[in-house]
Amino acid sequence: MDLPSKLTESVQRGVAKHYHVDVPTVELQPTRKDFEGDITVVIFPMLRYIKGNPVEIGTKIGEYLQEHVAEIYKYNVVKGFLNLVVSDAYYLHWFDTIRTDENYGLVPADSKNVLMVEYSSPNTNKPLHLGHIRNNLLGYSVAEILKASGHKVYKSQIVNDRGIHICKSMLAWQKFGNGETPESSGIKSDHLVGKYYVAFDKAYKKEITQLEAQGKSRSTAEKEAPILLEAQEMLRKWEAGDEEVVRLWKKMNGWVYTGFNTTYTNLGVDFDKLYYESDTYLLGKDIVEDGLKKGVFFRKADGSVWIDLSEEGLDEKIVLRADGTAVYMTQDIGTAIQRVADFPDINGMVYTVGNEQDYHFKVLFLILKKLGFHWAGQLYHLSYGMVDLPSGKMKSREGTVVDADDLIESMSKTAKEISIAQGKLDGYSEEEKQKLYKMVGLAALKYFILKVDPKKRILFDPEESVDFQGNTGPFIQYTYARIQSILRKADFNVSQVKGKPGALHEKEKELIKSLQNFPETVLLAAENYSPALLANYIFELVKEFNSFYQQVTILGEADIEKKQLRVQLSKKVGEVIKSSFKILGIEVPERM
RNA sequence: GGUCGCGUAGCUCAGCUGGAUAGAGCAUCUGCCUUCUAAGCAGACGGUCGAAGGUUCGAAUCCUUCCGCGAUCACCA
Repeated sequence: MDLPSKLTESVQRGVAKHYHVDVPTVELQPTRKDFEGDITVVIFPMLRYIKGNPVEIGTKIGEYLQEHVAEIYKYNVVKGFLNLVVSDAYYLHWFDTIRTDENYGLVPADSKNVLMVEYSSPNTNKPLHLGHIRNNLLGYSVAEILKASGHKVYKSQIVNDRGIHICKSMLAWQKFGNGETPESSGIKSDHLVGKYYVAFDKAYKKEITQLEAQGKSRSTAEKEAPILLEAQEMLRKWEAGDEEVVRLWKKMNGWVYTGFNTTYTNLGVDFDKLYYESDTYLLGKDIVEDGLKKGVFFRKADGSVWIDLSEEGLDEKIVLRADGTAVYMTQDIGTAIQRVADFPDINGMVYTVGNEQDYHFKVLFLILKKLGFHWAGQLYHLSYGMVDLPSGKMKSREGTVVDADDLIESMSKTAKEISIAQGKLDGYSEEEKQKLYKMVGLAALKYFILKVDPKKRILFDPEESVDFQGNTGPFIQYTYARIQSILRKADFNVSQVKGKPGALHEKEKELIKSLQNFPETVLLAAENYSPALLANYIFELVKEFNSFYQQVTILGEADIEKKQLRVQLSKKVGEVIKSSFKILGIEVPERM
């Protein structure tokens, strides 16, 4: 039995003995740093069952625990708080049990617990920007967190490869491109397509201005601009399967995919299954028919099909147009079903999509539930806040974006500058150095984004570079590298020994306590779909380690048992850093 | 206007199912490299937890109202 359960039982027994009443629950919490003790029993809630002075009650229980629980050898009572000092032997024993467990804190995958995590899902008319980076990092790490907490996970994305937006880039390329290709221009292929998306917008705006000068109203001008009409015509041709349009579409999408793949590789994200909207945009219509029969949907006089969600406090929502064509919702219903058809073992899905679609997913999940799918109970919209710039929202078509590739590049550059100034890489080849700069730069970027609660929006100021000190990715990597340095120098086989010194150093005890929190943090992060919880945990652990490192000699310790324990503690901290960072999608270096 | 989210130190953020004097990092200022990597450590400075009520022995945390910011309320995706 673990110590908290044991304490709970013992407290209940102690109370029963002294006061002849049963307390249903016992509140335990870690003792605050400014008080002596490791675990605290909060007495206040017991006052409902026991009449009396909390200090007296605490003292009675404290005495009882000291006498009956071997692990407790001291206590003190402050107001209604009973602080218990736990013996070193307990902590040492506990550490010994997890010491060689390479999968400490990670739950083995359960084949009955299968989720699909969708993330990324970009449009194919422009390169990825900082907002996409947040989506990718969140989706990837939540998928990894779910794996670490015992789920089997499929990562997927649905590529938005059709629609008016891609036609805009295509049309502009056709009109203004003069046959420009990634090869001829030397521009990264997805950026080239993005260039024409911007070009379209520019031409469109110009036409609007001209029409307005001719006396048309703004909204009319926006609807009647010739270039927009042309783009709409192109979309119609695409849907009709026009050969020339389809060929152009394939060519330009191909460019985008090539570019995206480079960015994905740089970011270190991957997918098990890709869906393309050009394949899925007609899905879902048959389900609507089905839903009509079941009475989930109803048909209006004009023939369009709706669902009434007013009982749920929402509006009526259209699921099929009067002309029988699909809307976004139809498609999402169909795609969800398609996924389960493709992967029959999944029993839930996570959608990583920005919070501007909160309403859409609320409705989608309700519909799927009403349609009665068994997997509809485990649907989660991993909603996250936008990444804004000091100047406001990022807009690709206006060119006011922080480009993903540029940002990754500039992070590596900063890492390089700092690393050269530090000058600790003697003996590293140029290739190893480049790899390290990228690793550190990416860590700074990824941690910067992941440490923030997904719900909150992020304000990113390109002028103020991302930090490399303090609560940052590089700081944690640095600690890892330090630990590896110690392990390289340890002149004995760490995995073979176990330390049993008489008294634990305060810092050693604190480290062990921090290590104990790892498994529950992984589970908590999974429950909350929040990489931020894990990021903040690892920061706490690393701070604790650095304090230990600075105050306690490790390799210089004369007492061999103490030295061995300290090396092992360091090793375990290193392993937990590595596991956590792997889950967050961040690599760790041997040196830096 | 309805709905949802957010509001904690100058800045960026933690604070789990209510618990002790609200915590970190950055910035500013002090110390610490002849000893395991100073991208570090130790310390100082900095707060009416948006406001007001309420519930409670106890509220940053729960409830209500209000204020501010954002999103959404498309036969766009």
